[in-house]
Amino acid sequence: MNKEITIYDIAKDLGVSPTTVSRALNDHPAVNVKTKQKIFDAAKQMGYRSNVFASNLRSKKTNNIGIIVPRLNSSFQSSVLAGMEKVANDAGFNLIISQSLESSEKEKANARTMFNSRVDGLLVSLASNTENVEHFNAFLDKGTPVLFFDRVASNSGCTGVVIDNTQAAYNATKHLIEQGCKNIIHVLGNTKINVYADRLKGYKYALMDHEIPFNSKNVIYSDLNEEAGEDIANKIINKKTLPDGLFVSNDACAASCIQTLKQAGIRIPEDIAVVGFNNDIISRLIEPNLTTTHYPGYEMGEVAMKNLINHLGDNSKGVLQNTNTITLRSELIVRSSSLRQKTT
Amino acid sequence: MNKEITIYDIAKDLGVSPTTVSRALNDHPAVNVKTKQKIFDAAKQMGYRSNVFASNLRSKKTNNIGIIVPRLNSSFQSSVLAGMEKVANDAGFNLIISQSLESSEKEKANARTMFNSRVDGLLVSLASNTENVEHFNAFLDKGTPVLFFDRVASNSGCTGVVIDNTQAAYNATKHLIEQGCKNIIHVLGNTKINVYADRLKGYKYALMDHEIPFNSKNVIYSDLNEEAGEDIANKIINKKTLPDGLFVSNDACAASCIQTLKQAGIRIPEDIAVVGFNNDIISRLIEPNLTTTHYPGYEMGEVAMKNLINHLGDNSKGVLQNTNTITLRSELIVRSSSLRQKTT
DNA sequence: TTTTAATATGAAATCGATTTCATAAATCAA
DNA sequence: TTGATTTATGAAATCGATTTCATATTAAAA
Repeated sequence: MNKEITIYDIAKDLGVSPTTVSRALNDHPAVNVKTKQKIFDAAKQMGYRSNVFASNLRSKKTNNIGIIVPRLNSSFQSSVLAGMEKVANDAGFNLIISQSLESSEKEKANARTMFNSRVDGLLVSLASNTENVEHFNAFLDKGTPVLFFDRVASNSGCTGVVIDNTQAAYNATKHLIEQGCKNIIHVLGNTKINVYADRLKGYKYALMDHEIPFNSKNVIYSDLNEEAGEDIANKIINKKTLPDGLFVSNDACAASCIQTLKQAGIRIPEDIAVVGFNNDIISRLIEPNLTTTHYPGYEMGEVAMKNLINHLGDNSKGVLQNTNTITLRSELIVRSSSLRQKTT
Repeated sequence: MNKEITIYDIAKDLGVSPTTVSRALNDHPAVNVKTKQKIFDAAKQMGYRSNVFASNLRSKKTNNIGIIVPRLNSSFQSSVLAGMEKVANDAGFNLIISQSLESSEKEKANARTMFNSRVDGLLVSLASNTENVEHFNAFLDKGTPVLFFDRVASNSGCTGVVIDNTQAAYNATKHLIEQGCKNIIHVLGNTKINVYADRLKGYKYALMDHEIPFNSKNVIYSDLNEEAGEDIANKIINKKTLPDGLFVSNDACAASCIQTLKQAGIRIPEDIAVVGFNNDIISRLIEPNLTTTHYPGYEMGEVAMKNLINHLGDNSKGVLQNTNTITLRSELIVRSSSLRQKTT
């Protein structure tokens, strides 16, 4: 366990001051190129590595960005993270990642940890039972930017990166209506989350615009996980009148739903046309292939991270700060699970 | 942007020394309980938060654990991460996560960053083209534990957490043979990775034990992603003799393979019995349901992280260090994609 | 040639906690 | 009662980089 090399060691070796070494290593313009080269070479040769803690302590920057997601093991979230990691890594930032497991309490604890770790910025997708976002105020008070993605806080004054969930749900529902559906069930998660609240709105608007009365019994709230799909299918099967359309807010759940419906002898899409959400890999592999909305996870991660990093430099104190919502393009992908008439 | 409270502020306020404050906040036994309480109260009331950088700088501990995975957006990897996060968070560690994107170069760069960030420990699942693990030597030289999981380095002297891939592949192949298959194709990834090398071994052993000659033309190397499934299916369809068994080292790939095979009029399992690997959600949702090996990702994450954290305390310098490989239980899950005779 | 500006370097303070060493006070044993 | 021990506290050094302020040198302008 050989001792760490510090700038003092380099300075002594080369007969210059630690100040100059520090400046050289940070590529400060006021250091002579020849001196700089000499210092770089010595640093490399001596196996120097910067002590981030000393550096952070003095400069009050950490180069760490915190991320809080509801679950790490979600296909969508992991795409987002992949996008974020790419951008952050290229820009020289580290990621500190934690999951709230959909618990507002754990989200608060995670936020506190991030706060104590003094992350330079924070990216959050909210837990499903988070009612308010006061636990992020400490960051804002300190001037640390907080940016929400996917599941955003409507009233926070922070930038949010989202898709237009209302429009996407509108399009999905409209598509079902155009395929002849008149009795469409919508399966969604907790409407405390903007994502589901907005989709419900889109669903309602589409019905309205096509003069189909909204029936609250056609809305099923669910965890949207795999097991839930089976329950939902059973609920549907037990209804007095079978619906002719099904719009599920999640592909995996829709897929498991389809499976159970098929086992009960219901034909997809002839009896029930089904639309999912997310464009997960599974939507392309189940039978029939699932109509869904492409949700650009990787891109969302990239955009959110880029935007946050832009907020960090002190060059940003101006207009950029005013960005409130960044909306990404999403797209309905029509596949056979909902296609009844072959005309478009 | 109000100023940060430090232990000096608390000390001055209470008329004690910073030393005592530091000790109290770290729950040092040599501080009077009453003084301790007084300090705790003041800290809380004044909104004190410890400066981790000052602390790390002096104590040379970071409470950060680095993780390098090949890809963040992989169903298996994200389960592992979820397990790791749970354990680490409960134990008060932060995670710094990065992805190598299957590039040995990027893995090296990530390792260097982790090294400079002075993580207390490192968890790695290797990139597919990583030939040697010398880039982790810097950690070992400094006494920082490095632990591999899933994709491990055979010759590194570091602990690895794995499943018995040879046995799992043996069981899968044996199962196919028992279902009457005599001409079994094995699809796998780069055999530089222990995971695939071991499975190939298991496949061969099973053939050998059942007196089926091994034919290298029956081994297909692939990226194992979704698109690859289609290519593989086409390769199989174009073979002179159609195989009667197919063992794919990844569920998503197997699923997409099955889809293409079915479209070509091949019946599963009657014409070709198929077995996947991982027990991803998709294996339960495609048709026919996919026989697969349950791969305990979440558990692997938990075990790896627990083990690493155990290595960290100085109480561990002893026997624990000698653990070389931790093998988790995996299990063949038989479903209809391979079941020809209904007897077990 | 003098003055001014630009270039290059260094001394010392600083960031905020931890840790070593010393010591005062209280408790115990002889 | 005295010396030994325990308990509780503080002064000051330390971790390793950054940053402020000062200064020496060189180049450019007057």
